[in-house]
Amino acid sequence: MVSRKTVSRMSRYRRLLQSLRETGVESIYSHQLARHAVVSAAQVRRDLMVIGYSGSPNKGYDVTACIDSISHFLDGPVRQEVALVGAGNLGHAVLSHFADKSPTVAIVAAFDVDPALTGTLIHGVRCLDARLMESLVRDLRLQIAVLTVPGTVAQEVAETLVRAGVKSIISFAPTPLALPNDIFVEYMDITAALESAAFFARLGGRDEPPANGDGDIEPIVRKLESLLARSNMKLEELAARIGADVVTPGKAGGTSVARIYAGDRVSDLLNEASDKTLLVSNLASVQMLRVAELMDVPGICFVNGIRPDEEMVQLARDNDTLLMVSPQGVFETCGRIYQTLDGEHA
Amino acid sequence: MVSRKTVSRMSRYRRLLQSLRETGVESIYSHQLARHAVVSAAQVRRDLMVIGYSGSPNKGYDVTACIDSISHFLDGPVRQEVALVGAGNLGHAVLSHFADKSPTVAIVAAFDVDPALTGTLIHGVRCLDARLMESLVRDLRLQIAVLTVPGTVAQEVAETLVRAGVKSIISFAPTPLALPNDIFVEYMDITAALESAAFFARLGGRDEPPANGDGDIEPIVRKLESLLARSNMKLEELAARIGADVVTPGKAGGTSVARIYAGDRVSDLLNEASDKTLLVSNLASVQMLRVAELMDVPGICFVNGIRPDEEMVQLARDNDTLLMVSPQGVFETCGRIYQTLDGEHA
DNA sequence: AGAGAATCGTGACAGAATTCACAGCGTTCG
DNA sequence: CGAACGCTGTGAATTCTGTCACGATTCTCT
Repeated sequence: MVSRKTVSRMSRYRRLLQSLRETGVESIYSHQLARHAVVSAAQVRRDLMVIGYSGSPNKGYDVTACIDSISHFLDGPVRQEVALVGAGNLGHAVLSHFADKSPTVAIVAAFDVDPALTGTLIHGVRCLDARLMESLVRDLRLQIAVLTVPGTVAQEVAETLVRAGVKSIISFAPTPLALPNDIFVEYMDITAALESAAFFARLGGRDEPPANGDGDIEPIVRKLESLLARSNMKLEELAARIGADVVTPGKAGGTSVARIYAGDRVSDLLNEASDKTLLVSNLASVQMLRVAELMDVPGICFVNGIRPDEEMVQLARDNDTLLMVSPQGVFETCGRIYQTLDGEHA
Repeated sequence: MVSRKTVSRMSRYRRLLQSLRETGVESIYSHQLARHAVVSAAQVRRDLMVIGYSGSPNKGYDVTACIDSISHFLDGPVRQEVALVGAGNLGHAVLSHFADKSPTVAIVAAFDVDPALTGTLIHGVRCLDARLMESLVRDLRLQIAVLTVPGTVAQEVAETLVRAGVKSIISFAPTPLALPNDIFVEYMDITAALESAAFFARLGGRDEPPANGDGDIEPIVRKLESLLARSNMKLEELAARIGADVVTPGKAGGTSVARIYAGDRVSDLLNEASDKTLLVSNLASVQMLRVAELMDVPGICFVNGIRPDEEMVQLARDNDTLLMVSPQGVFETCGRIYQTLDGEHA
């Protein structure tokens, strides 16, 4: 019996060979194909042995003939048709992934419960009401299904599919499926993949990124949604009111903001900042400034009287970012700004 | 050293345990957890042994304590942040998949070359210009990346990421990545999964779907895009012109169509047919009729003088589908219809 | 023509992953 | 109280997967 992994590698070889053929390669040695596929040469030879394809000792494998052999092995005599269940985000992505590809295996129908989707064409595939699924899958003799439904219904849907004659399921749901043993199930568990990746990222060497940059500080975040910031006060004026020094002037004609964001996590900044946000932060680092610049943040307020160094000042000046330094901490600075705006507003 | 598979199962166990806890389960035996996870009981015990968690022989494993143990093992001391590269269909899907999930590992930035995407928020994650990727990944100390870019650029992007300090990559690209050995790569190869599924579907028992329906015939498709079909001719009149018998009358008041589709593949019908399409087919089967009904096809023309059986006639009548039988084959029938319309139009 | 070089095919092997099987231990019940 | 039961933890056996090494084959070069 040929193993699941072998089959999967076969699919990979074929794709590599096809793309190689397009670049004009006519024959290839096992070690070359191995390098492309990132496996060992012995592995390649053994795999090709399984499907009974033989190369010649001097020319290696004939690319076209080998593709044909793999195809003969992998593909059935007729096109195999696939149902996709769950036309949400993932479903769409999978459909687009297979649009116009592979004539030998094709997704021919999608199913979803959402009435807004049923009847529409998604990347060339008709989306139908999920209630029709069982009878249609049966009628169309579909033996393969892609499951892109929420985990909560995955089991139930899978059972229905099996009842309708499906033999293989590819599940993107995070739930394991309890199904008869003769049903082939391939899990694409994105969550597990990500968590594994996280685990091994941590393991694989504690070393710093290769050069560049200086470190984040502790992840203390104090976010203040300044809902009152409809005031027209200029940052220059605000600085004066809270007793902060303006280090670089920012845009000519004054700078005003609609929100204030206080925090030290560079990554949060990506989500929170905008061109209308004043950033208040403990972290006076170049990276902070770079990200701020990236997000078109018009003004930044450092706290605790920490003066930015020359490099940062230069950077801020170049970008017309207003830079101020408050003598107090984040909390007090925020508090005073809040009060100021509140008074202004009332 | 703990293996990749074990880690991935751990992630699975944790999710199962979490959902079990929500339903009020406080302790669980290895064989129960095994059944949920679709692995063997011994496997569960051995895996839990790896992380050093011990249950009690009579109560089994304490669900909460076990979750904590797994978390202690899997999660790092700080939240791990992830970059996503390629905010196309798949990228969107992955982002939505992880939106608001898992506080211990989070996608904090997305990158794409498309200027229409950069600057936008996608499922709560900021999408940025891919040119900023290297420096931002470096500055943010991201060690994990999800690759949802086309296969053609996957290698290049991966190399850049590694240069920026990334340690783990999850790749959805169909291309194997050649990277240093200490980089963890997890492939989510959808194409390979589908082709494997197709292979094993074919293998797993040649048996028919459990009851119901009768088979498709050979996949001969002749598609005729009747671009001229702007004629107002009613199907009844058309039938008369081409010498076809009308078996069931269809909607009261006559039936007209804008397109003609000829073919025998039920699955193609799903994509091609509409409520303005006349279907011409060799295949006089109940399933054909069912699908036609599903797509609101107003009229069907069988060929070669094959009369539909009583069941089909009844079905067509019930659905107000016009059913006609042409004495000739698909080719001739199509030809004559074409000619008729052409003449009509000229 | 014959030696040499390179590669394929494959039996034998090594290592990983999984399952088996049983000792050890608490619980329950007579 | 003691035997019987059922579960865990783990050494041993088994199965699966991939690698090694070497004979066989074909071409090239002298």
